[in-house]
Amino acid sequence: MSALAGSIPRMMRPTLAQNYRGGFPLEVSTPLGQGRVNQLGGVFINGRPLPNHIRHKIVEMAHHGVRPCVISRQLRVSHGCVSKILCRYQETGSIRPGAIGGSKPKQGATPDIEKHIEDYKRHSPAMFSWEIRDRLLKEGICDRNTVPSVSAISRILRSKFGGKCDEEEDEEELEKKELEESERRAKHSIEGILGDRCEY
DNA sequence: TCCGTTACGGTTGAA
DNA sequence: TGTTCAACCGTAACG
Repeated sequence: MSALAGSIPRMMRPTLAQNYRGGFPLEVSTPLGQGRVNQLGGVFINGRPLPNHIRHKIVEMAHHGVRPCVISRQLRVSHGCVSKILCRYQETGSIRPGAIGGSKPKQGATPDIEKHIEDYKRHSPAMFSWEIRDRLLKEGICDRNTVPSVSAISRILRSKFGGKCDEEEDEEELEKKELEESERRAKHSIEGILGDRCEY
């Protein structure tokens, strides 16, 4: 296998899934059914960040002068990952993973356009998003490429005019919800799975 | 043996 | 409501 890997360009190599001995690493039964075991015997969820306590441990050990290869072996995290986390920590001073998901804010709703949308809505509160969009085009404020989508316009309107009052929730309430959600997720996440495994 | 880098499959969430 | 797509994840392997 290693001979194969060494003899062909990386791009020509079999996919990772095929590359792993016997397919993807051992699967571990978890509430989500997503846990996998890496070559070091560590459990991870493909595509998801390592739990915070592991990340913290990595940084802490590095602080104490422990070498990355030792950290990797002790925590059963690939050395590439250890290296990545330490690099990020050096650059940003944070052990937290980056924001996963989402897409780039679409170009178009510049502050100027937003101001026009606001104006239209203020003058004609009954105006629909698609009407606003039409008007932006008609008045030459935007062209076909730069005009915001109908949903973008309604989002802008929601943020500017607050939408329905009964839908408004105060921040405390939102925070509480967020906390509950994260707790709920933690129970089903790798963190929960590893919680008692990683006594290190 | 160590470690930086990279291709890869996977997850996530805003648009 | 469902789909798309870009950003991120950790892994294994290369050099």
